[in-house]
Parts: sequence; structure tokens; C-alpha cells
Amino acid sequence: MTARVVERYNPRVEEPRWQKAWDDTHAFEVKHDDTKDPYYVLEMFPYPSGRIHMGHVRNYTMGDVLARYKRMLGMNVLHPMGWDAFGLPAENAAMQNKVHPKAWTYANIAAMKKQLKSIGFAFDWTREIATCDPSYYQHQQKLFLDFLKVGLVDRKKSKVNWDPVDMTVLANEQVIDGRGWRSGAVVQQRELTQWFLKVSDYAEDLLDALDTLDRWPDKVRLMQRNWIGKSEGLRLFFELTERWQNFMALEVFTTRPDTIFGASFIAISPDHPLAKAMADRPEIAAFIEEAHRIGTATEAIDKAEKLGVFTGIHVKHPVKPGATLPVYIANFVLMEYGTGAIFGCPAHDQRDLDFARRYNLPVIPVVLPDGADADTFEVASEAYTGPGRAYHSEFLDGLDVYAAKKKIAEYFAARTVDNHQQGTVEVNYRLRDWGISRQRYWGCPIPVVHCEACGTNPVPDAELPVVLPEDVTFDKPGNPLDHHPTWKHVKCPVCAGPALRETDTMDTFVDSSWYYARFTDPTAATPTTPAIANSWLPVDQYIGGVEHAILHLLYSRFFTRAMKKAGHLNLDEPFKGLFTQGMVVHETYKDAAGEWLSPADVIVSGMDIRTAKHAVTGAPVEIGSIEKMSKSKKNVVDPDEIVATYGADTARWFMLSDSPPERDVQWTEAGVDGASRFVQRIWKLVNDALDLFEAAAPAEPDMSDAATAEVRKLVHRTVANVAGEIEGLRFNRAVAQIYELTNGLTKFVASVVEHPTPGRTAALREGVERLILVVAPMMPHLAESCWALLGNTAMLVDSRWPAVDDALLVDSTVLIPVQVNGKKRAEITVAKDAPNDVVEREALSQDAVARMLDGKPPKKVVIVPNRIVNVVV
RNA sequence: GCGGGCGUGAUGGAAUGGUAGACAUACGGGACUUAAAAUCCCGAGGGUGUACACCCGUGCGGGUUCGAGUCCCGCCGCCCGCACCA
Repeated sequence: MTARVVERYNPRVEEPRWQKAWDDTHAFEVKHDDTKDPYYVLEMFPYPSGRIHMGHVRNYTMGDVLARYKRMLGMNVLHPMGWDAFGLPAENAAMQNKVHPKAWTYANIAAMKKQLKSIGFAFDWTREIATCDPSYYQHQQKLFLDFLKVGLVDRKKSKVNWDPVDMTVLANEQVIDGRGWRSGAVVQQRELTQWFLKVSDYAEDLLDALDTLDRWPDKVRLMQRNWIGKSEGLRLFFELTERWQNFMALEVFTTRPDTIFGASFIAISPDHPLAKAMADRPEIAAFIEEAHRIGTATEAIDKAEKLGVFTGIHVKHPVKPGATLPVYIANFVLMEYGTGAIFGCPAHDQRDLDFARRYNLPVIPVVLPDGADADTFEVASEAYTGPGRAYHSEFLDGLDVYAAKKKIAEYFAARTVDNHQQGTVEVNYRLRDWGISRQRYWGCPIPVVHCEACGTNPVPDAELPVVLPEDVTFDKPGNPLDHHPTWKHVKCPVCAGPALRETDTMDTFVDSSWYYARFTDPTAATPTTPAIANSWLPVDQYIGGVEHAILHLLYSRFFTRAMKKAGHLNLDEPFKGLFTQGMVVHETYKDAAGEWLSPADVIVSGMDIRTAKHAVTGAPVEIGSIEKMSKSKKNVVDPDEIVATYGADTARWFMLSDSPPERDVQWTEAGVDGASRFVQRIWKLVNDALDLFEAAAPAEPDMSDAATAEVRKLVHRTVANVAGEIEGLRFNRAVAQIYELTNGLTKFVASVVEHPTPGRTAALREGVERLILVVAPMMPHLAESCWALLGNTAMLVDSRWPAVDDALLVDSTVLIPVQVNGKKRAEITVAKDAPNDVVEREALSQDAVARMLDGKPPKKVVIVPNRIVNVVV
């Protein structure tokens, strides 16, 4: 036998070769046909910032493994990719670099698409969509108009963060210490008329349906649950002791009506109508202004003291005849929640207690913890919010919190104040309607026209899309659409008189709220083709970052419901399975001057005490903490460089190895080197095996040969296990299984070389082929090269996942550990499913067991069949 | 503050209540080589011991169990989310 000269596997040649072959054969293009089972795997599409980063590589590799695996199972796999292409960075680039947002965005898309292609993802690129393209956003405008028709759109005033220099609305996260992140100007609270999508219409449904999402992480469901923030309570009227202007009564919302006997004050929000009506008094005006100032500095809320100002007004205590409660304006009461007014029960609410201590208001405990003594129980600096029984509460005394709430609700329901039922049971949600208006250029225009004569009217369907004008300038602050000389001047669609276009564009979260549906028929003349959308959706497996756990996923869930109502599809939940992957992190490096350094500029050495120096200057470098890869800390590794140096398969393999996918993975040189070595090991294994195949006559595996039987069991077990791990997205465990198989096969090659038989060689061929097939979803290029080397003329990409011989998964004998008092002392090999008495006899006959027994009979022998024996002495 | 998660070798991490440390990385030793790289083989939680072997060991302290990394209670530490939501 003459061993071939094995060239090292060269990904720089092989990878582009297979990428081209897949392209040429349209391997990943999927048609909507119903002969095969559909499977929809989707990764969160990227913002086209210009470069992909390792986080994308990790995210898309996971989806790709699943897509390729499901394809091998014979499923019709939809695996599309597109671009979340509207957004502020394009406008910033326009301002800084004098490049048009459209040109900038499409150049970035082209660059990133090239990068994604170089990693060999099995995307159906014929379905590519960019949300900034009129062919996409015209349908979004149609959806907006349809939502308007079915009553899911609202136009109302709302408070916004207004940057007076940039003349734009800022999101909360763009306000830093009360100032605009870009201009540094003090942000104002302004009331603007905004478009809203009525998410809150579905609050209850969005909450309830979380229970049906059993393939979502509990963590995400919990975050959504908290975000929706349902609370059940009572709306309760308090009558003023005497009328003040038009105010006869104050309405509060409370979830603790059972503590009404402990009430000692009323607090209203600085934005409450009563507070506003009193703003002519200087001390109240000053207080309101101060509260607003703190309100914008989000961080300051943490430490903000509970402050208030007394209004001079009192209300009648609703259950203590003759008693009154003072009314304060308090900085901790939010106008946006409930009624903007509360009653304070200091003994059982921490905020109320802090407030009461400051203003010397009474603290009256009315809930007694179980086991506490009514005579001695006191509330000092910590409010008691736990369960217990009502006391000091007259007709509620003795009832538990739940029963007391019920009874007091009935009591107030039967009374009236100021012609209102005094108390009404009500459910409140933290979730509010979704304000989608943005005073920006690079977004989807809101398709409405404002006419002085006819009011606000939708743009007729026939006139869609409302296309963004391209001749805009960014040299003035404010919205370029608003500055455009002609664009906004149109005829009113109703009276044909002069009218103005809406110049606000939509929040970019709208764009990403329905793209998964558009992918099912990306060239349809309507937003979706309902029959096609319904057959693909819901997405079987959605994969992305946990940072979208709340907003994007909640908005998408809302959109699915809204699109259903408007007749565009017929399902409730868009994503059946959700997986949130961890970040890619890397060490950080700083030089003596405190400047961040790129890993490429640093040489690290040493083991226990690691030191680093600059690659060029040799200057000492400080090794910093491990952080998410980010440009600002320079701890990024460029996928292009990795692909150029190691190849895409190495990067893919490393991203899947070691760390559980939901956790962060640390990018290390050593790890990448290890992955790269493994690529070569597989290549060498296949080449070594090939020498043996060429020398041997065809045959069946010889199961009478112990080494053959053993290796075949390993092969079939691994195929079965890897399938299970991929299904469960436990890629790190799949990787470990594949390592074990490779180790096993490498050893087997040596034994076949030593004692070659046709039966052994046949088993080796079976093993090597299956190894390549199970590796294929993870390292598709290497797998194709090996597959071709093994003599296959058809591409592996069209191969099926290998069948498993179940008979090889069960052993006739089992190795069972024997414990004495729970500590392992011996192992026995017995027939599978051997009767307990046989197992017991065998176990007790072990030297180590006999020694521990010391001649005495065992107290007890626990036998778990085929698993373990525990002898209790 | 509230809610959730996590603490296992030098490192990333395995382990339906049933042999703790699979697999990988780093490390050490050996083979091959003029040499190195690559590759292959071997070793390895800590401790006692010539060996067979024994003791200790999954953040800390208790508990349940024949048996606990896993379940329960109480601490400590780290991470994440929400944050005056009445």
C-alpha cells in the first residue's frame, strides 16, 4: 500500500469553490410547495452598519446548522436573510461624511452581503429584503392604513423628549443626564401629537398567550410579563371636604384597598389636573418644575427623595366618618399610571412610609403578619407588604388580604360619590400604546395627509407608496422631510384642496415587526399572500440576541395579531420557538496612556501570570476585563481576517464549541487554533482512510470482530446523539460528540492498518462517511471536500442525514457502578436487564464490597436496573 | 429596592436525584524530525502511599434521601432584567 501525499486542507481554495457550486445549483432556494414538510428558521436580521461582527457569525451559524440539518432530514427549509435598513446612523453618516443615507446604506448592504456569503450560510438570497426599499415599505404603509381602518391606530398628544438644538425627538436612551446625547442641549418635555399603534388593546391577550409559548425561554416570557405589568385593583373616589374650583372628588387607583383603614394621606402627580390648576401658587409651580427637572435625568430617579407639597385641600376619609386626609402633590406619583393619584398607607408601602416619615404623617398598621402580636406589632423604617390578616379595620378585621380586598371592593361598589360609583374593580397595565412617530428622514413615511378643511386623511391605496424624496439636505437641524421645498405640499385626497403630507416617519421597530411574514412571499403585490404566509408561519425557530427580548418581540407579537385582524395572515403568534444566544466577548487591552488596543496589536505571553506587550513597540500592555466585543474598546476580531487566515469552517466550528449557546463565548486565539487543527485532523483522517479503502475489496462490516462492533456502536450512537443535540440547539454538546467520534475513528484507522480485513474497512468507510455527514451542518465546506474525496459525485448538500441502526444503540451487557453507602467502590459487568438477585450476588462478591461489609450482612441493597447498585452497610 | 439566573480542575465547560470533571483549551512527558512546526501516543482535581488502595473534593452552613453538583432552608459572591407602576 502506498500512502498518498496528504496536502493540508486549504480553505482559501475549497470554501469559495463550494460557495460557488451552491450558488450555481441554487441549492438553498426554496419554493412554496407542499410536498415536503415546511420548516422556517430565522435569525434576527442585521442593521447594515457596514461590517458584520463575530456576534453575527455566531447567531447565523446557529441558524445555519439548524437549517442545513433540517434540510438533510428532507424538509422544505425557509432560511432567508435581509436588512433592517432604516435608522439614524445613516443620517448621522450623511451629516458627517456628506454621503446620502441611501447610498451609504446600500454600500453597507453590499459589503456585508459579501461577508456573509464568504461564511457559507445557506440563505435563500432570492428572498433578500431591505426595509428601506420602497418595494418593502410600501406594504408597510398599506399595513398602517389597514390598521387605521380596523381601529388599531390612534393619534394623540404625548410627552416626548425634545432636543431644541437638533429639533428632534429623542428616545429615552438618547437622553443622558437630562441632555441630548448629540447636541448636549438640555432636553425639554414637550407635548406633541403623535401616531400610536394600540398595543394596549391586546395587553391581556399578549399576556395570556405567553403561556402557550412553551418553546420560548422562561426568562424572556417573564420579562414580557413584567413589561405588560398587569395589576388588578380598585378605582376609588375620595370626596373633597369642600369643593375647590371644579374639583369635587379625587379618583385614585390602588391595588391595596384592604389597607384603606391605614390611609393617612392622598398624593397626586405633579402632572395631575388638580396640580396644574394650582400652579398659579408660586411654591406649587416651583415644586412642579423641580419634579420635571428630576424626571428627565433617568439615573437620578434612583436616589430621588420622596418629596411633596401640601395643597391645603383635604378629602373625607371614606370609611372613618368625620376623619379627613390631607392632599399632597408628590414627586413619586406618575400621571401615566392609574389615575395619577394614590392614597398613602405608610404601614404597608415603602414609598408611602418614606413620605410619611418626612412629613410626620400617621403610620397605622392594618395588616397583621401571621403569628405576630397585635399589641406589639410595629412598623418602624420598613413597611410590611406581606400576607396577613386585617386588624384596626372594623368590618374587615380578621380577614386575610385577599378576602379583605374583595369585601372592601363590594363595600365601595355599593356607594356613590359625586354621582360616581365610589369604587370600581379595574385592571391596569404598565404596557402603553406604541408611539411610532419620528421626526426623521431615513424611515418609512407615514401615509397620511393633513388638510385644513377635511382634517387628517389616509393616502389612497392607489397612491402608495409614499416614496422618500432623494434630494434632501442635512445641513439644517430638524427633519429634512419638513425642510424639503415641495415634497410635503400635496392635494387633499378628499377635497383636492392644498394640503400637507405627514412628515413624520415610522419608528424602525415597525420595519422589523413583520419582516418574517414578508419573507414568506417577498415579491407579493400585497404585504403577504395569506395562504402562503399561513403555511410557513409561525417561524419554527427564531434566533437572536436577548437585547430584543422585550420590544422587538412584543411588537412582532402585536403585529401578528393586528395583521390577522386586517386579514393579512391567520395566526396568533409569530415565533413558535425562540432562542436567545449569548454574546461574543474578548479580553480588553490598554496601553500605559490608557488607550484601548486591538488584540491584533498585542502579544500575550505567560501562563499563570499572563503579561502583554505591544506587538510593534514592545511597550507593556495592561490586560483588562473580558467584555462584549465593541469598537469603542477595540476588542474586536474581524470576521474577514479570521476567514482569510483560518477559513469560515474554523470560525463556525469555534463559535459552536465549548460554550453553551445561550451563554457568552470568549473568543481566544487558542480556541481558534484548536478548531483549525480539528479541521486538518478530519481531512487527514479521511485521507488516511481513503488509502485503506483503495486497498480493500468491498464487503459488509464484520460484526464478529470486537473492534468493528465497538466502532460501529460509537458511530451510530454519535449520529443519534448529534441529531438530538442539534434539535435541542445544544451545539457545544454536539461538538463534543463529534470529537469523540473522530478520536474513535482515528484509533480505529490505526487498528485497521495493523490488521486490515475487508469487513473492518467496510466499517471504517461507514464511520468516516457518517462523520462527514454529521459534521456537514457545522462545517459545510470541509464536509463537501471530504465527500468529494470519498468518491461521491453528487454534492453532500443534497444528501440525507444518515440513518441509525437502533440495534447498535443497545448493549447486551451493561457496566454498573457498585456503591457502598453512596460511595463508588467497584464496577460490575452484567447482562442488560439482568434480574436483581443476579446483580446483587455479583455486586456483593466484589472484593472491595466484601471488605467494606467485613463479614456482616448488608442492611439494605438498592438496585436501580442497568444503572447502579448501592449497598447499605 | 423588586424579579430572574449562575457559582464544578489552570481555563471553557459535561453530568434524566445514580461512576463528578465527558469533550476541548492550556500544560507536562514521549514518538517522528538535523531542528522546528504539524501530526500521533501517554499523563494529569487535591492529598497519603512502593503498590493493591484509602482520605478529601462541585461558593459557605444546615436538611431531605440508600444516594445530592442536581431537591429544600439560610448565608456569601457574581451576572442580567425592571425600576417610584400605587
